[in-house]
Amino acid sequence: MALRHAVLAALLDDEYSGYQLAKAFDISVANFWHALPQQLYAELARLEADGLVVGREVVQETRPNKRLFRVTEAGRAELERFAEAASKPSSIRDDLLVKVQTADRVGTGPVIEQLEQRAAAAGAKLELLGKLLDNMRGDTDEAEYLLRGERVGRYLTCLRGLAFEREHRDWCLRTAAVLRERQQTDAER
Amino acid sequence: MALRHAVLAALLDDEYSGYQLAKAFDISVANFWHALPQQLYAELARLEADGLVVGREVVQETRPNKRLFRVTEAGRAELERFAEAASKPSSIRDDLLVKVQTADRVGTGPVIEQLEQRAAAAGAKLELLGKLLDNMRGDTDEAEYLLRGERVGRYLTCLRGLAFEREHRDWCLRTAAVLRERQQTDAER
DNA sequence: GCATCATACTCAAGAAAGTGACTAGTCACA
DNA sequence: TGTGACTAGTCACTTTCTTGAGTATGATGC
Repeated sequence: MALRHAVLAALLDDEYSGYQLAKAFDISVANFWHALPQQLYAELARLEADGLVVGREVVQETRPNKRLFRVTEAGRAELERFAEAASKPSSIRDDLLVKVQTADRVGTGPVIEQLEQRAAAAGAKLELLGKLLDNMRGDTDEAEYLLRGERVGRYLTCLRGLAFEREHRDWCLRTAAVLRERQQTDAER
Repeated sequence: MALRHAVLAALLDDEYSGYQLAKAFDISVANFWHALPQQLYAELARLEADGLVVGREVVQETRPNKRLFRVTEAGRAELERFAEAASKPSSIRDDLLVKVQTADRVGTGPVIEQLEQRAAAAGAKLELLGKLLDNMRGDTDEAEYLLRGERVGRYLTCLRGLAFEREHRDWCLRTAAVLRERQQTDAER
């Protein structure tokens, strides 16, 4: 039930509409919890029914009206409870790893391609996260920001994302190289 | 639907019973796709119904009989198709990250504790994976194994797991340290 | 002037994953 | 003699995630 808490966490920073939340999720929260807009709308409705967030209608002239949500005291207390409860162990859970597992025996070619696409995607995300971090930090240096900056939680999770993407990119490239080399070696025999 | 293919991938190496598969999953495949025994039994039943694996009954004297499964030609073809299909982008998906996101505002204490527990768990897994890799490699060096070793797929996914756990451990320790320092600083004011 | 994009949502259905409880025999140990 | 751990699995249920479609309006581009 962490989507629920991820939404609460995101709303702790700011009031958001479902639509805005979907965008915000895409850039920062998506690092560690991805969700489609439909899920977010559904979750917001449930959170409101449970009294953990409240929505207020904002009438707009030139665009459709929207509902902005903010966390209630009960919502904050729920986050508190959540923080105290045990976390489940994390693991990678990646299609591509399943494919690599058998890549030396079935369908090596397409896997190499996918590894290289992934590496490129990870590289792009890496850059994006780098900029996001620069932005949050402003012109204070990192040590100072970590010690006294605001919203350090978000900064720390982005650091995790950054490390993950870097690691992911490097592994994809290395793995692609290994599989390519092996194809070469096989062909020579 | 990658659990399905993770199971097929695991059965490609060896015949397994559901029970054995659950154990095997726990040590190697779990790096990138975790599942409970019940899920594996259910998946095996579905795979058999679809003709992608076949089971054979093995009568045992001193323990309950078991059914060993192996991949059929259709199963192999299914893996082939799977390898060619696009993979969905991977992300971290971790409870603890959600907690860290708000850790500077709600319940810092328990989050620090959990980070340190996680770091320890990651350290343990790191060691385990290190041993597994040593074991697979035997006494050939890594470059040589990667070029010519058997089951290099499994080796490569374990390398990914290793990097993930190391990164995870380091980040947990650093994050715990940062949050602790901030508590200190806050207390001084 | 028409197409497409952006805002702002909703509904329904289905697939995948996760949880809890339960059966049943064997073996070791104290 | 019973307590717990290990082998080997089954059944039922719930939650979560994904997919696909649909509604409505205004703004932007060619």
